[in-house]
Amino acid sequence: MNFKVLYKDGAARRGVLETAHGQIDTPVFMPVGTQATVKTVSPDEVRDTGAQIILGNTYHLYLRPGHKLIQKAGGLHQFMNWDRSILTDSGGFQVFSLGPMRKITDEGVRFKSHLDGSFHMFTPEKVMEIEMALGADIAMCFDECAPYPAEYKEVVKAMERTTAWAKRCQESHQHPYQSLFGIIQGGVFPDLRRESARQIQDLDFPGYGIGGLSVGEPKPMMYEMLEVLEPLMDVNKPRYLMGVGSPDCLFEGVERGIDMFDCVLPTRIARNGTVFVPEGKLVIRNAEYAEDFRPIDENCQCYTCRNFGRGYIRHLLKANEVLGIRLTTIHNLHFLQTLMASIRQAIEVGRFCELKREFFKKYQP
RNA sequence: GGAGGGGUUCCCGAGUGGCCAAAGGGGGCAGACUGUAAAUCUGUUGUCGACGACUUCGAUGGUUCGAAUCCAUCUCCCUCCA
Repeated sequence: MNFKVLYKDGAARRGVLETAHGQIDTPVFMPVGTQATVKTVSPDEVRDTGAQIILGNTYHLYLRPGHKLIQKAGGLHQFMNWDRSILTDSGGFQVFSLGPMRKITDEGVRFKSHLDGSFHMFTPEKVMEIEMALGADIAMCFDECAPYPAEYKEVVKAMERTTAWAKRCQESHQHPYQSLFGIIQGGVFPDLRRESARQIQDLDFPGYGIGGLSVGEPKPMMYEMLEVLEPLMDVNKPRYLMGVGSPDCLFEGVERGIDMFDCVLPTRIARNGTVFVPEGKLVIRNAEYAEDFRPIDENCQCYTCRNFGRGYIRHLLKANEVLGIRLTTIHNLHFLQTLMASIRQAIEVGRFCELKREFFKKYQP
């Protein structure tokens, strides 16, 4: 994997990330395809929204259909017929979000499957075995994501474990083209963030995730953590803010030097009847759009906006027709991809701040 | 023509004397959603000058301190027999 920063505008960076499956222009937004699919849309449709790389998930794919099966299929790319880049998350976040169904020790995490209640053990070594079998272009280290709020001591523990596990991941990771990213933890404590950044970067990964943010803390707190990290991070490596993807947060992240983002937000809220527009979020399932036959966004070039009106989309959603959530999903993904493209373009010409100002003049988070 | 069963708030449906403006589900309306246990979850859903009042359980009349619940008549629907 190769990464190069082409332009800088303040702390904002415009770069190129090369993987075995192509070139990725950064800053980039990565749609989430947890179970080897971006929910409800086909790979062609995902590609047409402008996505250059998507996510898959170790935890889910290990439980079903099983990483060995995917390996037999020729790897995740072939299995799901996605020929651009893929990044797999390690399951660290599931350990966090599945809450009481797991037990964490220094060795790893013993957890109960949410599918059938069976017990499983994830260690850094096991997670590497799974991620290598999946064969994504980028694999994430197995980390421990501390919740918010959390006691200082608890966050220290998670941070130290994350470092120890990162070492073990690194030692057991070996793959012809897959890159392994480290993950920086440290909750909302500046000193722990600094310490984690130091520890993880000492291991020298080809890229770094910033984890444990956007887990319920106020946004300014997240931005503060990014500001703490920005000057400490290797300028030649991609920085990935994990789990962030609301339009306003994308701007704030890029402004603080982030190169990569992923988030379920656009696809999830799409399925729940909300779409992004330049003014903010529009709950298209609401009654006020029943007789509104304009596109979601008149200036949007996505398949949905070129072909359908709000009233029709609302009807599909109310009638529980799958096309409804497919159309809103396509629009939301396209919206974020277009937004990122405009951000990249603005950085190239040194107009990021203006673009951000213009954007927030309209956009109400 | 005879025998039986039934009409409940937008819909389906529980409720057989007070704890019932009436369970539950659907539908409607709204809110939430940030490394996906999510096409999920939460709230709300008679009216009003609303910590109270008023109207509502096919219609009308009655019994009772009190009726969606008991009685009478009417009306409509369903099933079976002729």
